Amino acid sequence: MIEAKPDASNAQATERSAPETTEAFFERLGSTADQLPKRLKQFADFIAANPDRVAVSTVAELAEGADVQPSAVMRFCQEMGFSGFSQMQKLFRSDYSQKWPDYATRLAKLREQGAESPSALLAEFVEAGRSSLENLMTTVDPKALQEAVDVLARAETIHMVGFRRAFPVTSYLAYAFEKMDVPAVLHSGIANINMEHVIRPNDAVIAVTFAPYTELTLDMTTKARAIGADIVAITDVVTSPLARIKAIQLLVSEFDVGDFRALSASLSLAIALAVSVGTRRNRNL
Amino acid sequence: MIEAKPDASNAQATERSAPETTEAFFERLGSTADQLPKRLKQFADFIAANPDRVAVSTVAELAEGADVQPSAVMRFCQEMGFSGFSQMQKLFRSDYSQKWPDYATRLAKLREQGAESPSALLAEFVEAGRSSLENLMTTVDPKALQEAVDVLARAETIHMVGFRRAFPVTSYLAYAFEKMDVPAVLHSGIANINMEHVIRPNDAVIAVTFAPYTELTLDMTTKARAIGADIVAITDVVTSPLARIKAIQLLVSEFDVGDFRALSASLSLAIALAVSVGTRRNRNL
DNA sequence: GCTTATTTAGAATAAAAATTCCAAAATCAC
DNA sequence: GTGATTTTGGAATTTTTATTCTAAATAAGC
Repeated sequence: MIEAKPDASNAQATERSAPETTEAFFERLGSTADQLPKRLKQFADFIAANPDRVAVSTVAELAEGADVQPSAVMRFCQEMGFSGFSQMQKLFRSDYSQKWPDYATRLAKLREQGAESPSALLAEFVEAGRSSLENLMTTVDPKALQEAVDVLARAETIHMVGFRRAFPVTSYLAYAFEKMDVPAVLHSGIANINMEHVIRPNDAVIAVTFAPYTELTLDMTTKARAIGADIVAITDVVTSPLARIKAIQLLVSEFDVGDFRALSASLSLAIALAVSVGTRRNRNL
Repeated sequence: MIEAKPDASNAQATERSAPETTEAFFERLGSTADQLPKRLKQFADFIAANPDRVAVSTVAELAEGADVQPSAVMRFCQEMGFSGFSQMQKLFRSDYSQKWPDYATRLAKLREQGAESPSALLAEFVEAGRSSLENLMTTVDPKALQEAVDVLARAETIHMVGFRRAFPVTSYLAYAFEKMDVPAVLHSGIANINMEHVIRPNDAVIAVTFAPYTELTLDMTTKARAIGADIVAITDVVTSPLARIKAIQLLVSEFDVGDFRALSASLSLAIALAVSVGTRRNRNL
């Protein structure tokens, strides 16, 4: 029976190829679960109930959780069409982080192909923007966001600091605050006049900066912090220099296309922040 | 050596205990990242940017992703207070299951928690942005986009005009053009100096305006057109006043949340346009 | 109830991964 | 510059983990 595979395989309708997505996997699981042997069914029930564990557990751990032997896990994987547990786990892992690796490689490929038509480039930015937005929901900590709104709602004046690629974000914040009658100052760096001395202890600063960080932004923010102002930072990674000065950090990971990014996620975060602050302040009037 | 731990540990001031949550981990990372050696910092930046990979990757995979040696990864883990990679990964894996629910469910959950909460508002903007981006591919005519790139690539100087809510778009264009050494002027309206006379017949103007249209933008654009300059318009509807003056129109329909919009689509269109023009011009050099 | 086919448990083995170690390179102090 | 110290790369080693194998147990067919 052990050697019967090669010739008998075409007759074996149950020996299918591996599912390519987790949806396909669970679909197959649902349709075949009740014709599985006892222990395999037991394990099937377990991962149906705990799908999130597959990507981050070992065979032994899952086996223990389902109260079966490791070898039963192996048999189950093979029964589902995988070569073994590793292949099945790979599916679950890639499904989780599919946005990251897939997208990164796709962009790398695009870059190699050199110049593209404007529409193709636009499509890339659209894709990058959509992924960034999707990611935004996980990178922004709701508590930090709430805290940022609190701080900004009670500040006397709100100062916006951010230059170069961050400037579109601060200028949009300025527009929004103006429209909602929130006292806010956009530090634009015009005429090289450094307005940092207008920041008062009861004020708050929204600092927007992405790697490589603009020196001026860090400077002004650090000084504002020293005076006693609250800092809300919109930045890209926790290792940002703003982490050191006890800022409330709102993290945005934006996908780049070449040397540029679409800023979609940053702008969305900024406007949500502004509107929240605006409505809160105007309610308190 | 195996038994040497208990007595030697107290002498080691740098040996801190392992973080117990990922928040604590990233907090420590943020405060200590810049005093790490080169390769360790490099790896720190990588996992700050790709935190979701830690739970589902091996040392070798992460090392490759960050372009460091596996041993550097180990040193990093120990530097952060863990006994090794496995312990660190265990922390990330325990956090993992909370993130499992997919984008759609997360979004729904965020929306539920009170229409007034900042997170719920952010969710609205994210959704609006994603829809706008999706729409963008259909509203922008590839031919018009190609034509716009052609016109801008052969212009002597590119002028950007757009105020108020359109200003983030023009300022980002200005940043992009500057970075690619494309001669471009941002008409910011500063000091109420109207710079429209600097526009020459061989120049081109990118006018960005959304309903209700800013008078100044229409004014300047109309005059530039009269001089003989080419006009590229980024606007929201075909009935825009810019249609009358034979501008190349790039249409963006942006979804609003209340009185505001996330500008995702407009920014994406702008940056794609800028990069296309930039690469074209620099190739022709 | 006996024979045959499946299924199971657990040990044995193979593969892969984490971790340590050390010489070479780089950096720092003087 | 010279010597001491830190950092790095890469191979060697150890540990963990996946996978296979086999004998025992269970179930199915007659």
